[in-house]
Amino acid sequence: MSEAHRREKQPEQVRRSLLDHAARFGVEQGLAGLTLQAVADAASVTKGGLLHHFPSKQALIEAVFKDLLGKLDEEIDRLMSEDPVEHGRFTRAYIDAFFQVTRDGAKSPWAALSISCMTDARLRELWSDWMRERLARHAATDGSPALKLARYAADGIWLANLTEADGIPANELAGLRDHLQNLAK
Amino acid sequence: MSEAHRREKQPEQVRRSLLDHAARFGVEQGLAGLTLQAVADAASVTKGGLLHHFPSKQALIEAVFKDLLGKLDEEIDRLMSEDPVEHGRFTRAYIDAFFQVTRDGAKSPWAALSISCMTDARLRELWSDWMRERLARHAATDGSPALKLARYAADGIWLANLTEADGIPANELAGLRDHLQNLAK
DNA sequence: GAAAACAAACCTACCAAATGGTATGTTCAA
DNA sequence: TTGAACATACCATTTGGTAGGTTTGTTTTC
Repeated sequence: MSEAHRREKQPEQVRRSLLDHAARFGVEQGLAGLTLQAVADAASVTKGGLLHHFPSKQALIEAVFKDLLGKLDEEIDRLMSEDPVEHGRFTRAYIDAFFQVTRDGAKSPWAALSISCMTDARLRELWSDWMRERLARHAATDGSPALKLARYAADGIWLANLTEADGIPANELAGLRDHLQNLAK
Repeated sequence: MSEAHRREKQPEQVRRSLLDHAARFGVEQGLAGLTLQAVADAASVTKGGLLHHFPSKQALIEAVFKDLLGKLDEEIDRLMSEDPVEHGRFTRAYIDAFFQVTRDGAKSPWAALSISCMTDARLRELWSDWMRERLARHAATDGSPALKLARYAADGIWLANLTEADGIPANELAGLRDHLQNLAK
């Protein structure tokens, strides 16, 4: 461990850097506008190096997506574990996770998620599966129409924050959040 | 008019066809993935012909976007004129317009709208302006937080319908719509 | 325990295809 | 005959991907 800095090749760190930068470019220029060269440059690797970690552009994109989905999963699980009330627990965590992301606006790597979903059929499938699985898992506590609507509203607010040029003002966001969390009780 | 079929060149018809097909490709492959050649082929014109109508790719995309925004405007105005109750009139029309669109799922040209908004800064601005203008116009009747949430929820449902692989089932959509329209009263 | 063998982690050089755009015709309508 | 509505041919550039080499780290063998 103490000699970690001596190692000249740290593939996991490079891989992580590639994922992060790819996510950033995905947000800034869309997925199709994302170029392997740019990502490689940003991560201080050659294109060949990148293609060693991810054998194709599609593979890179899917990896970014899965990585983000994994983080979302973790965050929601964490929020749920802090919530003592069973009914609507998932919905509240879902809303909070999205508002947390919303605060960062278009700069957040999460923005790539949405663009990806609509552009790419394969990613749409991944997202669809993820959502279906979580809904099935929490059907008993979060199945009611009111909670469903609350989640949809959170999605809508998140979307609006992306499309709105400067993002929704912070105080307005806070108000919307409270309103929504009330609905989810 | 009776000689319409004799005319060998019908620029307006060609222009319309180009817009429609461009919208379709925009949905299927994203905006950056949209190619002039593909659009031209689909509209049975050469690339040169397309570039005569729209001098650049960006010009084509903006034209598609403005076209769609115009249609949305018309539809909302039509729905509003049929609604006798003042309070929340715009919100109800907004919701209905989006559900109308939602029925067609990802095949609808409207799906291009969202993708565009997030990918392209210029289009984001156009959308933002449109939304701001309409909200300002109906501030007196549609300014309440509850109505705002209802609109956001409509956005979210529309988004979910796009990302969900096969779209939301029709009967579930109907239920959500009724639920939302109730909120908007 | 060193040397050799091997595999993983890169880099360099290159290419075929696609793409946006230009320049220059040609046909059609007024 | 003039300008709009196309078509043809072409180009410069970009981009994803391949082929093959080189360096670094690990494992095996003697």
